[in-house]
Amino acid sequence: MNVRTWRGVPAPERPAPRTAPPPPASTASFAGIRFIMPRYDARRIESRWQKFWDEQRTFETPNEPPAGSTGKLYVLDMFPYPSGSGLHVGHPEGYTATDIVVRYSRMRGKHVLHPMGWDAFGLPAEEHAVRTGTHPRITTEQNIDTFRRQLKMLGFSYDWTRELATTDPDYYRWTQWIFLQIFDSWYDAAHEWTGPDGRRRRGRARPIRDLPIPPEVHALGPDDVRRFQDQHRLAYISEAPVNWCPALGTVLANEEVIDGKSERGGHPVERLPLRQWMLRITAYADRLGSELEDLSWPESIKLLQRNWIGRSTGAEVDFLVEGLQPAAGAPPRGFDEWRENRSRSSFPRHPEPNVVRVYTTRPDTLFGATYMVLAPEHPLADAITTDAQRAAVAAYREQASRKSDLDRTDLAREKSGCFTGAFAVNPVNGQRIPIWIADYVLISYGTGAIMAVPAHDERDLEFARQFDLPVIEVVQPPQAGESAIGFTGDGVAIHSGEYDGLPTQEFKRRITEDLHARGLGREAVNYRLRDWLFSRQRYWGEPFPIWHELDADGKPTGLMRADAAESLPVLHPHMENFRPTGNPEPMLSKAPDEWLYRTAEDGVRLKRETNSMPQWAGSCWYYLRFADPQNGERFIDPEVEKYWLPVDLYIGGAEHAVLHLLYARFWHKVLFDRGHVSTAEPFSRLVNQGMILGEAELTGYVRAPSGGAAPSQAAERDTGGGFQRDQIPPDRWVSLTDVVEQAGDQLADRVTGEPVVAMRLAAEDVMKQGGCLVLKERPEIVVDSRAFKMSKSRGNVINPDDVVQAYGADSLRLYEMFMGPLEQVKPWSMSGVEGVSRFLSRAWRMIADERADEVALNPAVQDVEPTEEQDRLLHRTIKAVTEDVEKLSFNTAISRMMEFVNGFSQWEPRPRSAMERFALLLSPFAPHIGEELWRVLGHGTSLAYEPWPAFDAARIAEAEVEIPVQVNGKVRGKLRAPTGADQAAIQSLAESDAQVRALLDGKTVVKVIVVPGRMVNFVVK
RNA sequence: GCCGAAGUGGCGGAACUGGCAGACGCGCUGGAUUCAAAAUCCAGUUUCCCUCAAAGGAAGUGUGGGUUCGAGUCCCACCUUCGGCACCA
Repeated sequence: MNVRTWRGVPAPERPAPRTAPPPPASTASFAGIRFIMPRYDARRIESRWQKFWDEQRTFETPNEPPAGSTGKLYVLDMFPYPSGSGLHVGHPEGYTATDIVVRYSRMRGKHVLHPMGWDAFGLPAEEHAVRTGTHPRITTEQNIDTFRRQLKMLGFSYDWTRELATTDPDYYRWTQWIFLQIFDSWYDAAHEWTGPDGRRRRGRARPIRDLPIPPEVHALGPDDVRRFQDQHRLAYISEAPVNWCPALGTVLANEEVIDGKSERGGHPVERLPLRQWMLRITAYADRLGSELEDLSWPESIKLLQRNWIGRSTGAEVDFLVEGLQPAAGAPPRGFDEWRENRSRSSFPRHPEPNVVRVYTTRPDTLFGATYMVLAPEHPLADAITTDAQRAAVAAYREQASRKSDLDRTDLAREKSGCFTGAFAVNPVNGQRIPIWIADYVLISYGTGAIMAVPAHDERDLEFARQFDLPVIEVVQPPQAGESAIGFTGDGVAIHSGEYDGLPTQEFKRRITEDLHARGLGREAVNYRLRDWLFSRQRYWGEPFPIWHELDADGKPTGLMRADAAESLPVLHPHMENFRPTGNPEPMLSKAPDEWLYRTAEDGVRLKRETNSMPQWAGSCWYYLRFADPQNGERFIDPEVEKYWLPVDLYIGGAEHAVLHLLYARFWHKVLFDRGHVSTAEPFSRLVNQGMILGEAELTGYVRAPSGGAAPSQAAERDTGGGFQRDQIPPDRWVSLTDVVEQAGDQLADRVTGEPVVAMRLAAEDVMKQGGCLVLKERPEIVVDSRAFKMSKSRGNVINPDDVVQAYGADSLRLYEMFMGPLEQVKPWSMSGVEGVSRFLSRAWRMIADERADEVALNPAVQDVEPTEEQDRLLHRTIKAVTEDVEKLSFNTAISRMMEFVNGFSQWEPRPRSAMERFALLLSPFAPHIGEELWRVLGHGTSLAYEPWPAFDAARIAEAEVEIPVQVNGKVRGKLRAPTGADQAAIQSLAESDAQVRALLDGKTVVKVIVVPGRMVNFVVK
């Protein structure tokens, strides 16, 4: 199936010409529109040029570099989820930034790849289907059409022939194919190899057929070999407690659960054991962390990822449990005997059944361990529990298993636990310590068991105090007088036998070595990162290309088969009803039997996997497909991949700092290990745009009407919790400084304790006084001014359609860039849009004749040589704009262009050459007016591939510069000096200046500091 | 609690490697143009003191210290806001 025809868009037939001349300026009609537009009329200009770019295929980019190319540049936007509400003003922020970069780069001769597509699988379309019965594909297509229209309306120079949607069967065919690559891989952590990037690495994904099969497994037969392989695949099935969200009807990844609620919708989430697909991202934890190093990403994002991966180093240590059998039927052995045994063997891969293995980052505190804790789910919990404690432990474990994550975190963190009755022996000193079970130890981290050192761990201390367990100090803090109890930093060892006096770091090294030598422990590394829960129970996601074998009774045998790569894609089954099953059973399990079952050639009955992939899957590799979107043979041609990848600049929201970027890097590394891509990292440079907030709102506070415990909800802001704005008795206002927040979001008056509600104010209600905004009618009342995240409930959402309708796309683009630095959070301001729109009008009038009946050149624009001053402004502007675009400092670039227009507008005549170069500078930012001005200046072709203007530093320099003269660091006067004057020259100039002499009169000059071209400072007494 | 980012006019923000704080834009004030309005153009706009005015002076980049001839920028401590993580041993 061809992706283009499937969506009803015919494939292009002829190669794209770069440019073609539009009708000459004298023609009275253009693109079929009457051409009377003396004033700057954004709407007419914009639709005309959009049509022109489309028809002329101006931005289509063949994979072959054009003659004279200065190199490839792949600039990518994070593709949007096409929601039903259309484009948000946040989208065009990053998209405009990349569009400026690519338009600029084309003018610098770069061969630019700049595509756009749709992250189109996802819940909302399916929820819509549940409500209306409309197939999610229909809804998705409609939403995509809206998004495409809106993006085209903004004049972005995407190569639309590369457009793709993750929901295209021709796309998810390869998503499924990549899944099969992951499924076909195991991670060989010991494998050392040199990649195509020339780097030596340890650890690699390898084909599952290369997995060594232990002889004892081999002996069990082929089915067991297959099960063994299945356990080692990078994509595997695991029965694990998962986050089941009944409201959404799906299981969610840990990352999608926030405070025990779903990230999307805020619905409660339950813990439930379920058979789920997992991706072994933890195998890559180390590389995902260390290979961040060379990337040009913001340090803060790298740190966020590193924290998410959460690498920690420490030691695993074995503790013998008293009175337990080392093996079935064997008699219990004593501590000394065990230790003796261990020192002869070595630290075993798996501990004996009577040994608890713990993970600790502080092996130096081993002498301070006063008890042990196992996670409630720990496999040894049953075996070690004494009969006396059995009932209590069972009850505790039962209760813990029912606790959701919400309960575990929200319950004011009160520690709970239960003694097992068992004791372990501390391997370093033979001390008996009790073993507890408590849910503050997680089964999913480390070994699921800890040694507790209450003196030097906050959680252990809290637990020890609650249950009256002993506390032994073993680390002396470096600062005298600091209490050792509760000290968690590095210090010097005490009460630690032969190790006393060792600094923490050295102690750690020594004891880890000693434990290792005696077979009692070893160095260990752990990660906070967990394997990626990769299945969902919804319809609108990629089906898995996997079959489960059934036995004669139709029951799954646990053995799996993958679909053949040639048979992909696995399409969705036809379904009428999209209502969730109401239980964790996947939607696809309701599919027709033809889809669900088949019989293999060897006669084995097969049932399809009915889970679907999560939305993250499609976005894990779309940047690869853009380079070769129509390839029917491979997911990407290797030569094309080598040419375009990696992405040189990737811009998107910071909300994807961890999930999307980590997942995509993981997939990329698997493909790299398996030889399908040539780079180890997909995105060499990353920039996060800052969120755009709503317009700043003024808020006053009012004591609620008596009896009315009004909630301070946003929705109440217009009514003030029962008051109309004009009816508020003056004495009910409360100053912002007196408003305090109480439990549960309630606001109250600090003085009286009465509840307080927020009340939206208008600009004319307030005035400025002493650095605060205050109420005009009662100036002692301080009010609040803040911008909030745009949201439907707050009613402060700005629709880009409306902005374009009123001011034009160029103004919207320019404003979004002018608001402030790209990475920064910033509030929207409609009058700011008006400001940049006025600038564009001034630029228009500077070049075009406003009084003429038809678009014509302003008579002031003439073929004259620029004056020295004009030349200076021109070249200074070119230099600044060029450098600012390189730095992505678009707001300052626009300021410079405003200065240019402010300068040139007052000059007549205006040299045509300067106006032309200005149009070129402006065009990446405001491409429609840029093209139009270029045409007015007499050019017949698009400026999209015109060379970027160059500047001449010599023309920027002035003959003289003004230099401030300071006395004791304060500016006291100015003098003019020749530009190149050296220190001595400037000093003598300053000293001979009458004004300066007057300042120095009667004082002793101690020192003179001269910074040539900058300033002079006389230090006097 | 831990980690990160940021605090500059009424507002968004600018200020290269320490060197004239407030570029540019918004808003506001006054003026021109107009029958009037919109649009446009011109001037002013950190605060305080002094002055009829001009000129001048002082303070000023979250707070308090420090380094320096000189600090928005560097160092130390703290406060506030935003973002992330949150029993990860």
